[in-house]
This record gives sequence, structure tokens and C-alpha cells, in this order.
Amino acid sequence: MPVSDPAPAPPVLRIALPVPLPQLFDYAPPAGSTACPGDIGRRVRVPFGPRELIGIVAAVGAPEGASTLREALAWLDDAPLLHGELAASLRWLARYTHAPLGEVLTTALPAELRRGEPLPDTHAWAWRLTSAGHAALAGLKTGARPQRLAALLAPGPRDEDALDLAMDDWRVAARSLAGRALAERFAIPASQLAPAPQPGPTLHEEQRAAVEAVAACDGFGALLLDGVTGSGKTEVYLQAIAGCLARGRQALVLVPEIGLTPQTLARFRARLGVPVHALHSGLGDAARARVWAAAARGEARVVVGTRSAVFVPLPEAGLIVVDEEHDGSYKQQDGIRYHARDFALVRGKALEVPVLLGSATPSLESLQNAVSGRYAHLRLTHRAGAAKPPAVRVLDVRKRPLEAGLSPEMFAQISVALAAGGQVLVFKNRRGYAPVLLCHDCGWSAHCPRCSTPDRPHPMTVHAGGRRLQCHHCGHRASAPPACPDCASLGLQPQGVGTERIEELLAARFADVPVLRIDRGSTRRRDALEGLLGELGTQPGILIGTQMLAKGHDLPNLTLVCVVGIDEGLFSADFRAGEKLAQLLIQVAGRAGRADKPGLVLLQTHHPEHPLLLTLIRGGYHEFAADELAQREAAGFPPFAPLALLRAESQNAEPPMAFLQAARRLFAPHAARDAHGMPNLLLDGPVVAPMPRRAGVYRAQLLIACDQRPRLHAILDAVLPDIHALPEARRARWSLDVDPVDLY
DNA sequence: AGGAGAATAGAA
DNA sequence: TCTATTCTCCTG
Repeated sequence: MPVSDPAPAPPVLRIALPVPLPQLFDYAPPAGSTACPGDIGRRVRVPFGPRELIGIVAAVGAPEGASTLREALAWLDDAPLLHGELAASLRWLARYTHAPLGEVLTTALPAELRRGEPLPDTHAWAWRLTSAGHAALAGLKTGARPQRLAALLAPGPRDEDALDLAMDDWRVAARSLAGRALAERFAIPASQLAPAPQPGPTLHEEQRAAVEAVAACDGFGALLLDGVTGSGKTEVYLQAIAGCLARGRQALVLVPEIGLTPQTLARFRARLGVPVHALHSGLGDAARARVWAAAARGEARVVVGTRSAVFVPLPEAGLIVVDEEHDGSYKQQDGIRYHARDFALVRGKALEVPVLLGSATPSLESLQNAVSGRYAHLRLTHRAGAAKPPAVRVLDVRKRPLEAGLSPEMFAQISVALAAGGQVLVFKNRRGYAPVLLCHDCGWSAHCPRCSTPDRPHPMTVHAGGRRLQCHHCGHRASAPPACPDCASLGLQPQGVGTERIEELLAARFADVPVLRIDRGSTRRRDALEGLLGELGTQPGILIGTQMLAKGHDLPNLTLVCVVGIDEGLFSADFRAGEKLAQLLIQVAGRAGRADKPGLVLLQTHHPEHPLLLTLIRGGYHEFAADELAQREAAGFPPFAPLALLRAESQNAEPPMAFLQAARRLFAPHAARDAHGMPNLLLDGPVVAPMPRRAGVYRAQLLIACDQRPRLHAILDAVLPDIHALPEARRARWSLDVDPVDLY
């Protein structure tokens, strides 16, 4: 008797879950449903061991293993949440970062959606009077809040943003009116809320050429907008976005963390004439989910956001802009270590839209791509209007008497600038009062108990004029001891100079002008900075600051920039230190001088002959970059050879090294040499991290350098399953960082 | 990751 | 001997 064909097994859901395991997990569909390809991208709640997780259907098909199937508990979406281009790009990202798809998909979703909340409503709300309300209008008590609100609504409905502006406490009144059925709330599409666009200035020739180059892109194109500070890059963005909107398409603008100021947003809103949705760390979970949903529905036409905004869905994409593309905040430093600029390029390619990267100091990666012709290279070579570039002078301070790290020449120039009615910026990349607290009698110094190791003590920074100690790496705080803990001497002295100390000295020396210190210690939030700068206005005064002051914020009356204490940066071990220092110097210098006021930049150093400084001053950023690229090529560093960094950490000192040594042994068989005898795989380490212990955790790393990117990925694909399976892998927390930016 | 059961180490 | 903590395993 013939055996009938076995019935084909019903398809299962192959689900990506937010666990650090590389595989998908198979489930039977929830009771009452059958799996179909249309389910891919829907969220489901599933049992996982003893707990419940929210996963995303990554595939539908035959089960992969022969293991037992459990049944998914419930669907969370009627239609796929992640689909089309975004889903495809995220799969690419999972492969590129060698991270589990489930973790990539969940980091791409806003927290509320990750937790299983439904896709939120995106319309705005407005209020109107009911007919009963119109009838009762005359009878309300004059001057009381409900009456005032009713009077506002009498001519017609008002949206809630307008009510916020028109009346304090209107919500209480609205509840009162609604309770009596005199007023009601109703939803309106968000797109009704935009003001009319304002016309922009006329573009100069280079700007016009840049806008046209973007408009001329047919489908994908990468364009590097390489424009000096003040050359009007934002104007190019605005006009390119306007063109994109005119074609009925969405635009995404990425900005660095400190770049998303209220002014930036106000400028975009005023000029574009469509709602501009902001997405940044200051936003609550609910608000972030609403922006994401608005983008997914195509309602958000322009999204301006920081790193994670690169994950918004763009069903009608027309343009992606990455402002300050060299900025380090685009690289995520924990979890899924993606680079938002690089992912923006991947998405642009998949979406077939142009990607415009802008910077006055492009990353060497982007510059190399521009030089080699992979990116269009758009140059803006002069400042808009009549502004001239600032003059740069190096002050050799060897053997010069220094007060709070400042030379007499610098004081003299500050006096001159103030007397001329200008403002002065003193840039010092070191927060606090002094970097070290030292006992003058026995040599003891204050170290962080959570970051130090016996052979590598980590000093605590002195704050509050010498009264407090703080570790800048783990945040640990303590009060400064009154006497030396070792020898009981009272001769404890703050050593070195931080911004607080400079502030103290300058405030005493220039008592007749305001002296403002701007750093993470003095300025907790962005709007506090706005407030401080607003109060200062254009009157003569001194600003002392760290990186925070290096960009953004128009300071039209700033005529002198003093750069102090860059010498440590000249001799750092990190191969990217030179690039970062050069970018910082150019960005800070770019603050000086606008319109009618010429600017002066003073660079104070003990190493006036250092090649980096010489090249930068003689030939500017591009000459520096050309030199640096030649060195990188000779040394086999990015952008000429790809890197990956395997990191490990643990509460104890040994497991990270043990794990990395075992990992290194797994990589070793893949090392070979090419026809010229050059190695195709270089392993450096494992070594303890440059900061071996941070916040009580011991850290080590193994650097993997390869001659070709496809080879690097192939090797990682081959080795990672074995690394996962190492017994040592369970005693240390480890992570892989493809294209690491910071090697610490 | 994070939860559960197993193994192991301190206090009665 | 019993509980508190660390260790190891496993997740469709």
C-alpha cells in the first residue's frame, strides 16, 4: 500500500529576539492564525524560557532545527512595523556589525515600540466650542478662566500649540468646559500646523553649485560638502531640502548631539514651511515614538535628529543630510556599535536618494572617498558675506612665566581685544579646577578608587576651587581631604590647570567685564547655555570653555580665540588623535571673527615646531589631511585598511585577558600573506585597555586589522561562532566593534 | 541578557 | 545543618 506524501509542515515564524544570541527562534503562530510571508516585520509576544519577550518576525518558513516548537502568544501589530527599505538596511547592519538581528531591530525601534506599545497616534489636537458652548458663551462668568478660553475659541477652533502660546493654564479651563459639554477636543492632521515658508538669502556661486549638484543626483549619490566655517553650509542644506520637499519627498537631517539647538530648529521651521520633527535625547519616550510613527506614515516631511534618528522609516525619502559628518557622536559606543553617518549612506543607497555630508573638517574617511571620486566633492572655499578667515598665531610659551597656564602675551592680547569692544573665547579642553591634587611633602596624589589599578593610577580632578574631587571617567565624587592621607601634611596642592582655575584668574584680572565658564560642570542643559550667551549679548566679555564651545552658537562679536593646553593631544598614542586635534583646532578657530570684525586665533604651545601645527597653519586642514592620509596609508590604518576591535570586560582582572587570548588563537589560522609577503590579517594584543579599569570594571582589547573589508567580514563570520562557544566567553562581557573610532 | 537550578561557602 | 551567594546552563 502506497504511503501518501507526508503533509508539508505548516510554516513557522522565525523570530528575531532581543537576546545576544546570533540565531533566530522558531515559533508556531499564535492560536487561531497561520504564518504567512506578510507577517514578516510584525511584532509578536513570545514565551522564552521562563519569561516573555517581544520579537519581530524575520522570516516565515520551515523550522530550521528539529527542536520543539512553542506557540507565540499574541500579535502586537496588524501590519508589519519594520518592512521595505528600513528592514533590509537593518539586516545589512546586523551583518556588518556582526550583531544579532534581534538586537539590531530592537535598537532601531523607539523604546515604547520595543516594549510592545502600539504605534501611537500622530495627529495634533485642537479644541472647539460645541453649539451648547456657543449658546452659553454670554452666560459664563466674565474674567474666569473658562470664560477666557471660551472667548479664545469663539471665533473658531485653536490647536493646542496655539493655546499654549495664547493662555497659561488653559488645560484646566478646557477640562472644565469639556465637563459641561461646552467645548470638545478633536484631532487634526499635523501637517496643518506649519507656518508659511520664509524666503532665504541669495546663494553665492559655490552654494548654488552645491545645491544643483544635489538636485542633479538621479537616485543615490554621496556628496561631501566641504565648506569652511561660516561659508553657509546650512543654507545649502535648506535649499536642497526645499527642493526635495517640492518634489513631494521626505528629508532626514542628522546633526551631532550638541548641534540640535532651539535656534537650529527654529531656522529650519521658519524656512521650510512644513512641520519639522525633532528627534533628540531630551525627548520623552512617548514623543520619540510619535515622531517615528509620523515618519513611518509619511506625515513627517522633515525629521531633524541626532544619531538614533538614522533609524526612522522614510517611505517617501528624497534626501539625507549629515551635518558635521566628522563628529564623533555619530558613532554609538555601546550596544550595537553603528556609525550613523555610514548607516545613512547605506540607507541612501537603498532608498536611491542623495546623501549630503557636510563639514568644515571632513573625516579622513570621507575625504579619501571624495579624493578617490566615490563621493562628489563640493567645496565652499570662502565665508559668506565680507567675512575674512581669522589670522592664526602660534605663541611659543617655552620658558615663559605662566599664570593658570596663560602666558603674558595672551593676557596682553585679551586686554587689547576687550578694549576694542570685542569678546574673547579661551579654549581649554580640561574641565574642573586642576587635573591633579598632589601632596607637596610626600608626593601622594588623589586617585579614583574605582578606576585605578596598581600599575596605572587614575587621578581625580579637583573641582570647586579645591574643595571637591571628581573622576571624569566614572563620575565618582569625593570631598578633597583636608590633609594628606599618607603623611598628614597640610601641603596639598592642586597641580595643573582646568577651566575653573582659568575662570578664577581671569575674573580677578578682568573684573570689569563678565567672565563666563561654559562646560559640562557649569552648564547642565543646552538651554542654560543659550540663556548665558543671550545674557552676554554682544558686550565685551570672556568665555572660557571646553569642547562644548567648539561649534554651534553664533558669537558675532567674538574677535579673539585663545587655545590653551593642546600639547597633550600632540603626543597621544591613538592614531586618530592628530585628526581629532586638527578638527578641534579648526572648529574652535572658526568661532573667531564674523562679518565686519576680523578674528585672531592664538595657539599657545610648548611645541611650536610640531609638524601637525606647522602643516595646519601653513596649509590649513586640507594640507594636514593630505599628510595624514599618506601616513595612514603607509601604516595600514583606516581608511586604507579596515579595523575591528574585540573588547572584553569583567569585575575581575583575569577573565578579559583569558578570553581575548583564546579568541586570538581562533583568529590565528586565518592569517596568511599575499604575493608580496604582506600579511592580510594583523592581530594586536590582547592588551589591557588604555584605561585598564573604569568604574570598577577591568577592560582589555584585541585589535584586528585586515587588508580588505570583505576578507575581514569573512574571517569574522568564520570565527565568531567559535568565539561565542568559548568557555572563557562566559566569564567576561565581550563585544565586537567593527570600524572602532576610539581605541579605548 | 536574564532566569533557574546547582554548587558552594559562611553563620548557627 | 541551613541559607546566602556565586556558577553554569539554557532559551525555539
